Amino acid sequence: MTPQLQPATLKKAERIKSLKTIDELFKNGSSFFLTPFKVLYSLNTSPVSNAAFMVSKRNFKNATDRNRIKRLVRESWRINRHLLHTVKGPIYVQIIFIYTSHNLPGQDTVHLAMHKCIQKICSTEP
RNA sequence: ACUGUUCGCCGGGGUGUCGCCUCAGUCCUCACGGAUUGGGGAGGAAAGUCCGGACAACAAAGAGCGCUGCACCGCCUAACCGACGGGGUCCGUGUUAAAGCGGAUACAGAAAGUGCCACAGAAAAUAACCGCUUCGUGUAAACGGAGUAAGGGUGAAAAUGUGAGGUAAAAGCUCACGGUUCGGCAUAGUAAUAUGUCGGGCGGGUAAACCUUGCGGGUUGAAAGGUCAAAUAAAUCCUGAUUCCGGUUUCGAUCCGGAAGUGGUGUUGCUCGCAUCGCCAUCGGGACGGGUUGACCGACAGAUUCAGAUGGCAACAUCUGAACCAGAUAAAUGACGACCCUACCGGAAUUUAUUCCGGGAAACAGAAUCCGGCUUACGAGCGGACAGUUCAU
RNA sequence: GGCCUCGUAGUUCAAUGGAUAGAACGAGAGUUUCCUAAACUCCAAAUACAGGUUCGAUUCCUGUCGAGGCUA
Repeated sequence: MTPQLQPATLKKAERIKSLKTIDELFKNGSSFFLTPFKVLYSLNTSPVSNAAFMVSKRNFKNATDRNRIKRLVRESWRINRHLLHTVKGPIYVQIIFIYTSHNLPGQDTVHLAMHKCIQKICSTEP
């Protein structure tokens, strides 16, 4: 299966749900900070990428705003996920995005930040 | 006409590409699952969690005390601290005065008892400082006794108001007209209550101070509760724990039945009561610990929604017909279109409710078991009421 | 999801329904000193918000807003 033909979907099974794996990522995962995001990730052995998206209740009091940001970030991940499949081959990760800024973003700024994040992961991991 | 306050209505619709959740059908797969077609996919407040229910668990749901809620009347409802209708009181407007109109209202009891009422004032509740009257002493000034609550000043509040009689001076001490409150009777009303009349009382306020009266509330909440799967953990420490009677039997042990006692645990804060386990080598309870953090049910067809008819002033009820309308769980309902239409706004025209041109959806905000309310947040507008300003008649 | 507690100066705490809402630390100004520190003096600063009960609310009641905690 070539990366280009993989549909840009994001099913239930491609999200992190278990408290255990989240704890594991916070403990042992690699992490970096890129302007609006804090990213925690680790390489996955099985050929599936899992993702989770977090927004702090302290920064955004209203549930509407938190929902909107999570949707924007999830949309961006869904569209730009295929960039992880480099020339060397596909990379599969377990990843958490934490939105740390205090103001509401637009879709374009989220896309830009997502591009940078993915490039960073590609450059650091072999 | 504009501005403000308040109440009610409304809180957009379709389409393209990519994507998410769910239900049903078909196909593939041993199965998990996948593919495809079709249906559905946030709100008036989903919010706050302030009331009331449904539902569930607690062998107990039983009683008493405690705690706590409500408080004019009727009615609606599954129920309510809710809604509807009515009454009283207060405020505004209005008026000679009313009526009317609008708004507010935790609106039982202060004559059951207790407490509190700062400062000021004589006194804040068995009133007496100045004053008034009178008697005694005294030349007089004044002092002392008795009576009184008219007047004065203080204060948020000072003992029912006005007038007359009465008296040494006075006082509901007496009388008339009022005010207020309790009771009886009559009339109107289902009732609260209103009007009239008769009789009694009137020495304050505060019950969102304790309290009294009446009517309620068993406790805990879906992390309730149930099923399945997976996983495991024993040990240690602390603590508690019996007697009798009858039957069986030759007697004892054992066993069966009963009674009382005692201890642990549970049952709402306490007591009683109740339930359950034990009373001799094993159990009960606790402490310290260990494992799991999955799936399904609960959980979405209901006090449901829409339309019509009938009854009722209304809230609402009954009947008939039609519809199926979110079900997520680190939590779906999204992203991108200079798109289209509409509510509506601005301008122009005339046929005065239509046409043409331009603009064209804003805010508060995201279901978490489900309903009925309440409260709070909010806007492009529309309609009603009230207040203010200006213009015209 | 459910339950509970608390909001007082810049900070940490007091205050029986009745004083000009008090204390400590801190901030500011001054005295002292050649300058600073220390010390002393002075001064400003608050009841979360909105209603109600009361003659009078930090206190009592109701509703909002905010903060913290507990619960599988």
